[in-house]
Parts: sequence; C-alpha cells; structure tokens
Amino acid sequence: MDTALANDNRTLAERVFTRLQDDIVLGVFEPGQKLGEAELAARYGVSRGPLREAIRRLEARKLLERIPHVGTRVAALELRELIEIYRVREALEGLAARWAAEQMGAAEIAGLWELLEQHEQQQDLQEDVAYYQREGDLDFHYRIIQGSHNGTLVDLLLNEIYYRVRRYRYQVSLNLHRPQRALDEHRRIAEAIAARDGELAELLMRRHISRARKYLENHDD
Amino acid sequence: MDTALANDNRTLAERVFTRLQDDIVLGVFEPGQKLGEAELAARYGVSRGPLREAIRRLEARKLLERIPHVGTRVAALELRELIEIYRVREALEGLAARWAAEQMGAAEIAGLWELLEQHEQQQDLQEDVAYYQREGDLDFHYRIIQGSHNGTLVDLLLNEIYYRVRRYRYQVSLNLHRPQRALDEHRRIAEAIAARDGELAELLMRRHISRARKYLENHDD
DNA sequence: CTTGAAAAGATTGTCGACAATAAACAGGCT
DNA sequence: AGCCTGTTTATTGTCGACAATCTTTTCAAG
Repeated sequence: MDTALANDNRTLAERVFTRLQDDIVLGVFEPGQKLGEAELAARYGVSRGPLREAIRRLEARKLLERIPHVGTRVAALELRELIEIYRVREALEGLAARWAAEQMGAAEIAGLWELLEQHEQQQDLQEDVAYYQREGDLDFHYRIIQGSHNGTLVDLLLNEIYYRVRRYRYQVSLNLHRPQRALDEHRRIAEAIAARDGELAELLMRRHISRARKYLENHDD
Repeated sequence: MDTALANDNRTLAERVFTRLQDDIVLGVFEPGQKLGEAELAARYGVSRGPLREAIRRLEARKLLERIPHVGTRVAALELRELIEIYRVREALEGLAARWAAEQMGAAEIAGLWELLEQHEQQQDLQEDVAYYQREGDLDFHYRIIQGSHNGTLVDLLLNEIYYRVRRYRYQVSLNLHRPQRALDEHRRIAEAIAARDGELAELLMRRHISRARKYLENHDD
C-alpha cells in the first residue's frame, strides 16, 4: 500500500486535486485547519508545483480558503451560509426535478426505482447508519440532478454546492433524525417523475429541501 | 506604459489571473483559440508557474478548456449551452429579484433608480451603442443580484454564469434589437422592488430573461 | 500518390532552488 | 511586567531547468 498517489495516467496535478478534495470532503482535515504546502506536498508525494495548482482549483470550489503570503486553510461553512445555500438549492433542485420528469429516459427512471428499493432494504440492517443514510440521500439527489439533462444545472449543483455541503457536520444529524420520512418523500418524488408530472416533482422536491432547511434553522447548534 | 503587469501589492498569480480573464471576456482572444503557455507567459511578463495557477482558476470558471499534455484553449460557448444557461438564469435571477425586493436597503434602491435614469438618458447620445447597452444591462442585473444579500446566489450568478455569458458574441445582438423594451422591463422590475413586491419582481425578472432566451432560440445563427 | 513508421521539434508536466514576505522570537526600554 | 523593535526562522511566491508527452516532419515502402 502506497500512501502516495497511485500510478494512473492522469497528471500529478489532477491526482493530487482529487485526493486532496476527498480528504477535505471526507473530513480527514478539520474545517479551519491550516494546511502548509510543504506538509501537503510530502503527504501526497509531489512537489509544490502541481500541489499549488490543485489548491487553486479547490479554492475556486470554496473548499479551501487562501490568504496571499499567509497560507491555506480548510473552508469552514457557517450554519448561516448553509441555510443560504439551502435556499438556493431549493430553487435549483426543484428545477432539476421538473426537468428530470420531462427528460429522464425509461432506463434512468428504472434505475431510480432500483436505488430506492435498495435504500429501503438497507434501512434496517446497516451498521453505520448515519453514513449510509447520508450517502443514500446523495445518490438519489445525484440521479435526479443528472436526469435534468442540463449541463449547467448539473455543474452548478454538483461542483459548486454539493461538495461544500457534503462536508458539513450538521448534515449528518439532518436526515438521521427523520429517516423514514426522507425515504417517503423520495418515493413520492420518484412517483411524480415516473408519471412525467414535472410540476408535481418540482413542488415535492422544493418541499423536501425546504423541510430540511427548516430543520437546520430550528437546530442552530 | 508597460505591457507587463502593473506593480501593485497583489501576487503575480493574482494579477495574471485578472488580466487573462479580462482578455478573454473582452474578446482579445477568440473562442476556441489555442493559448500556449510560453506565449502567455511572455505576454504578461511572468514565468509559467503563476501563469498555470491562473489557468487552473479560469478553467474552474469555464473560461478556459484544458486537455492534459495538449494545451489550453479559450472556451467556446455553443448556442445550445447559452440557452441552457438562460433557463437556469431565469430561476436564479428570479430568486434574486424576489429577495432584492425583500432585502434591499433604501440607499440601494435609490442607486438602482439613478442607474436607470442614467441609462435612459445615455440611450440616444451614445456612439458605441452596442457596448454601452450591454454594459448598462449588466449594471442593472448586477445591482439586483447584489441586492439579494445572499452570498451563494451572488457567487453562482456572477462568478459561474455572468463571466461566461459576457463573452458571447450573440449577447450583443440580443438587447441591441430590443433596446427600449429592455429598458421598460427594467423599469417595471425596479418599481416592483421599490414597492417591496417580491412576488411581482420575480415574475417580471423571469419574464425578462425568458424573453431574451426565446429571442436566442429564434435567431440561432 | 498514399500510407505508415521513425526521428526531430515543440509544448506541457514536474521539480528543486532562491527570493520575498510574514510569523516567531529575543532583547532592551519605560 | 508590558511593550516596542530588531533579528531570526518558517512559509509562501517565483523562476529556470529538465523530463515526459504530444505534434510535426521526414522518408521509405507499397
């Protein structure tokens, strides 16, 4: 097992970008933690050149914050910002659901059902409940976003919003406290999409995300 | 006059990022044009290190496209993509207008009126009509977006969408062919915001952008 | 003339060294 | 002691050189 970067055909800058992003999103580094370039370069086994390119890209994604001549730290997402994001997400994912209902192919819809059934079965027998619930929730939303068949919308939601939100600690508690309800809401959304009812799909998706936001607003710890 | 980067306190990487972005947005480089690193480094008077950092950031903004081991070219926006963007913009700027109506301070609203009057007066006596009309339109939309007081929304619209759209050549013809109408629509939106009618402001903004999109769809040249 | 392979050339990818700046420290002064 | 100031140390910013890869050219075979 090599702690350095695996030997694939991508450039070092690409690989260190991916690994560093994963380490941030998966919580290997704490929000607000200072990340020295020498330290990171050693960790990933590269020189500072490609590392800095990766840092610049992650900075653009708001996963890292950078002060010239001072250094880089892991971006910390305030609850206030998270709620702001949810308000925007409500509109964007509502759109995604509407367009998904209009655009998704039969195969895509079948895949969505399959995913839902998996999650309902896993529901009981999973050990690390929090983790799998969160990932399951993400899977479902990913599918619908992709189903919108609008590249701009997919890019905004996945690259700009989801990477930031995934790393938020309160995200965990969110669906953990309303597991069955989230699944029910997912099922209804899937039904609307299968029925090609874009208007309803948008409404349900907006409500789904709005509920999550209100939950956040009432548990501002 | 120095063709290289001015001597301010920002780092070279920051300055070359700004200049290169301007050169792309202002059309100094053609969409699709290949940009060699040596060429660019010479142009801006820096080495390839900071230049590559700037390129990575502009790539993240979708102003540049990059293929490993091959090179960088100016991103070309297809009409199809532009229309996709407008569909998303419709939702996002509709939101911005709604929140601006709810959040903008009295001073901000006064500034918006001032801006409108300026544009109406400039309307006739301007030489480079196309340019000033486009910039005027942008000014107005910028203000409203900022007025939403939602950092995420501002960031998505300005950094992810506006920089891409500004460089699109058909953008010019868009409002050029409907100058007075665009101004009227702007005025109505401003009125709704001043009246604190978020619902109406959103409706009018969506319609404003929707019209522009339909214009694009019917003039797909 | 076309096709394909090999060689030459040009461009991108990566690295280590040095310069510039900020942070940490030490010593003297009030 | 507390605080200012000069010095040392550590970190980031920039550069030029070399390696790796792709592109173009050359040239011979069919």
